[in-house]
Amino acid sequence: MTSPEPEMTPEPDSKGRLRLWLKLLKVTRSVEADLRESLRTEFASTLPRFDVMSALSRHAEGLKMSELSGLLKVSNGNVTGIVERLVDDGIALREAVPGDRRASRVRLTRKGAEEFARQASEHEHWVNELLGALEADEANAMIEQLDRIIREEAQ
Amino acid sequence: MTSPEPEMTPEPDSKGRLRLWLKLLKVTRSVEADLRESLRTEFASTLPRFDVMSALSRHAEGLKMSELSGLLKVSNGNVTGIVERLVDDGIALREAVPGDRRASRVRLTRKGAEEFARQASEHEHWVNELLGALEADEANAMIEQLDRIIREEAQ
DNA sequence: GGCAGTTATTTCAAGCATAAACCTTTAAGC
DNA sequence: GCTTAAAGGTTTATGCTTGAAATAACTGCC
Repeated sequence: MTSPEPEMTPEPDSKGRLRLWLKLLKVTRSVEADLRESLRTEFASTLPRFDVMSALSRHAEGLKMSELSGLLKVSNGNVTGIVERLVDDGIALREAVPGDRRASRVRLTRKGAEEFARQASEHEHWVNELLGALEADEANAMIEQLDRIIREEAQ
Repeated sequence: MTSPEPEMTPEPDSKGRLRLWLKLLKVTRSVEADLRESLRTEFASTLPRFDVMSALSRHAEGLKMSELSGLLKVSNGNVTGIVERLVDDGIALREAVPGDRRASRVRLTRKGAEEFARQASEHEHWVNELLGALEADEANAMIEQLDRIIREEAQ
């Protein structure tokens, strides 16, 4: 009474994984859109700026441009523009790296650190509400599965 | 011996949900980067183009610009540019909507439909490999949880 | 010391994305 | 008919993003 096995099924779960990917995309974009909107209306800022500030806030000693783009997994030229605007706004500053005149180190100004603290606190609330449908154990389980995807990708 | 309830813990799982969000972002961006790279090298195309073609392929009768931007959840003006380039490349075309001279209907050309079929097939393989760390039941479970997030968001 | 190769970063062109302003057409009241 | 409001789209200004090319500085080798 079991259904007959089809002869040729090279990737049995293919459709399910595709569906998962589309759903992942949908959720991520939706949450991102909400966060962007909140950052815009509450802080007149953007997600890329927040991401850069977040990375800088975890490295008080500063980061080189290439370290920054490596952490955020974005292109090198991309960071140039974002940091430029942050510097113009007094949020970040560039320091010379002694012994290497090519490089510069970027870090948050006092004002930038204070501003980020405010934004990060709100950001955490927003995320907590947006993902409120999941309980702590569900969230942790999902984190583990996502970690497996990341590890596999890195080979 | 039970631990006393803290007076003020408005959002106990806040940190876990924040971690989950950062992980979701990481996975999504990583997969997106791989897919973008593949689309670029194999088909000289981009993700936004693929998304538009995908939507159009599911609506052979064509879509109005506003329907398209609604489906993809992107801004109206955004779609204008992408469709413009697809039309220039002979992938899509615009038709007048009888009885409404404001609107136009976009659909894939024959060439566009064939091209999308090729790309979609490869795309499914890529996704299947990128998410290969998850089994079918895990994928399905995650889809359900993600659906809960989406539903909650819509209120 | 010179110079080949590497590393750090910026610049550039093209495309993507948003929000806001705008234009045209349609629909609704009166 | 005329006015007004809404709907469908495009345009514009600004910013994000990439990949490639350019620039500059450093490193090592002979």
